[in-house]
Amino acid sequence: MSQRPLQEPTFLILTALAAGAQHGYGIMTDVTDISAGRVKLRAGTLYAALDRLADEGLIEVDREEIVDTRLRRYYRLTPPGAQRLAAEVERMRAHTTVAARRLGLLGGLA
Amino acid sequence: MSQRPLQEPTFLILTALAAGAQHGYGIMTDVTDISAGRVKLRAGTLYAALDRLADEGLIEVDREEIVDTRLRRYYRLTPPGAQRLAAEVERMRAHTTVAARRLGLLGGLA
DNA sequence: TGTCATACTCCAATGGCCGGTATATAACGG
DNA sequence: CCGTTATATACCGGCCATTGGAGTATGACA
Repeated sequence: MSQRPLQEPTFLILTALAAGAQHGYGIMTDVTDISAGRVKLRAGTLYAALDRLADEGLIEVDREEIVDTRLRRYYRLTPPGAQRLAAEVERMRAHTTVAARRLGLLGGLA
Repeated sequence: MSQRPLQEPTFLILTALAAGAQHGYGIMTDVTDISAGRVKLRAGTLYAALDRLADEGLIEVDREEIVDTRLRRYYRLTPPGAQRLAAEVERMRAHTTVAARRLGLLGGLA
């Protein structure tokens, strides 16, 4: 039970999959959207993370398709993966709440 | 302007200093509190991060005291450090909002 | 014809964090 | 009286996720 914090790219990959099964390249573009263009995943980061997350059982292969001779491997979030992401959201909410309060930022509700 | 995401220990160190100047060991215990015991900073992580953050200009030495022959070096957040932390809070809020929505967690307001 | 979009693979280098050791004093418990 | 915990900082090897590329391949667009 590592339970060490997820880094941003990993967090966003899980978030992308929380909307339903997607293939690698789709995740890449979705992450760009989610983060309003702030985060652009490198191919190396993405596919390495996908392998790692699958090894950890947080995601799994949903299906594979061949489109124009090009492989599309779809991944989906597993129940443990969804739990892990939810736990991470909680952790981040707690931390941002403290930080915002200390910085005098009171725009927390809305 | 690197502007790559802060990792959790770094984020919490800045958050600790957002409450006012503190010395290394104080930050360590404060971080344990902030995170409700979930995160315990290693000495290696803490002091290395302090040096790094000072190099980046996000924090600076506030003052030094000698208490019982023991050195206490107090650090404080610089204006750029506060801005950086605020930006990080914004980024995390945006990400957690999307993730929570996709997970069907609606406990965002309160 | 060239470049962008699609789609996955692999690799060297970077750098923050982990885990531990070292140093030193004071206080508390058994 | 001795061991452990608390206070307080410094240093270091190693790990591993991310970075930042290059490589392979096809179709579309200008």
